[in-house]
Amino acid sequence: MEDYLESISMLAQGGKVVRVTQISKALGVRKPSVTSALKKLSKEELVEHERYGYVKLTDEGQKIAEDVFHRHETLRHFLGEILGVNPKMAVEDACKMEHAVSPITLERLAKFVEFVLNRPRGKPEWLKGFNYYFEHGDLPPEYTAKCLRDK
Amino acid sequence: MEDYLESISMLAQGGKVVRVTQISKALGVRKPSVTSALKKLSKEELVEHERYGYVKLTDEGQKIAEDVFHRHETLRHFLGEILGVNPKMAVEDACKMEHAVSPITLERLAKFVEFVLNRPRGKPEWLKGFNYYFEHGDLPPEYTAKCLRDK
DNA sequence: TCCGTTTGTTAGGATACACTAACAAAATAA
DNA sequence: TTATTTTGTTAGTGTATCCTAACAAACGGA
Repeated sequence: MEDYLESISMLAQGGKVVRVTQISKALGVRKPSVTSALKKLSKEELVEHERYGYVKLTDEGQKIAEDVFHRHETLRHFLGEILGVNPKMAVEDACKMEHAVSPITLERLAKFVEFVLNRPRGKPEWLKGFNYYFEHGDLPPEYTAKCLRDK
Repeated sequence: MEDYLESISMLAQGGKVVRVTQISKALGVRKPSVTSALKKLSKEELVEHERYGYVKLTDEGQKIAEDVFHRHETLRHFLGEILGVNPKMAVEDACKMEHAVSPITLERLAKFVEFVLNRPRGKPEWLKGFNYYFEHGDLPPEYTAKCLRDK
C-alpha cells in the first residue's frame, strides 16, 4: 500500500490530476489491483477517490507518501553514491528495502549519508579508497605506502 | 521460506537434531505454520522431513541457509557497527532487510563493512566523527579546527 | 503396560496481494 | 448523436502466509 501512496504522490507532482491507469503503469500492476488498493486506502482515509474519478491523497496520505519517498531517496543515495551500486539497481533495491527499514535506522542512515558526502566538505578520500578496494580487492598504492611508512 | 531455512540451520549448529517446536519458537510462529512450511520446502528438496521426525537441511537447503545468514550478518554489522543502531534493533532490521537486498548490492555492502572496519586497520577516525555528529548534530571540535586551519 | 503430557498434523479459515474475464461508464471521433 | 475506443469496476481466482481447533502419534513415568 505504501507503494501506491508514493506513486500517487509522484504522479501528482505539479498539481497534475492522477488516474487509475497511470498508477497501474507506474507500479506495473493491472488496473483492478489499483482499484482495490484505492478502495482500501479510501477506507483508511489516505486517499480520496470516487468511482471513475481522479485520485487525490489526503493530508495524512501525503504525509506517509513523503515519508516513504524520503526512505527511498536515502537508500538510493546510500546504495548509489556510497556503495557505488549502479543507478538502476540502486533504485530497484531501494524500492524493496524501503519497506523494511525502521524509522530509527533510517534516520541514522540519512545522517550517515549526509555526513559521508558533505562533512566537512565533499566526498572524502577514503571513499575513493573503497572504490579502488572494491575494484581491485586491495588498497590503492598510497594507502599501502602509508601503511608501510607507519610500521 | 528463507527464514525457515536460516532458522533450521542455526538450530542444527553442532550436529544437534531439529524439531518442529524449536523452529516454531525460534521464528515466533505456530506449529502448523512450521509443518506446512516444511511440506513446501520438502517438495523443493531443500529439507528432509518425515512425519513426526527430525528436520534436516539438504545440501542445497544448507547452501541457501548460509547465504541468508551471510546477508543477515552483513546487514547486522553494518547497522550495528557502522550506523551505531542498537544491537536488538540491528538484528530486527537485518531480519527484515535480508530478503530485500540483491546479491550484487549485498556483496558491495559486505566489502564496505570490511573496508571501513578493517582497512588499513581498525575503526577509522571519521567513524568516531560520525558518531559525534549523530549525537550532537555537529562536528567534533578537532574537525572544526581542521576546517578552520584549512581555510 | 497404559495413561497423561508433549509434540506434530490435519482441516478449515483469514488476510494481503496479485491476476483474468467480462462488463459499465466516460470520452472521443465520425 | 451514435459508434468506437479508452478507462475503470466487478466478480471470481490463485498464491503465500498466517491462524485456531481438533485430533493423532510418540514419549515417559507410575
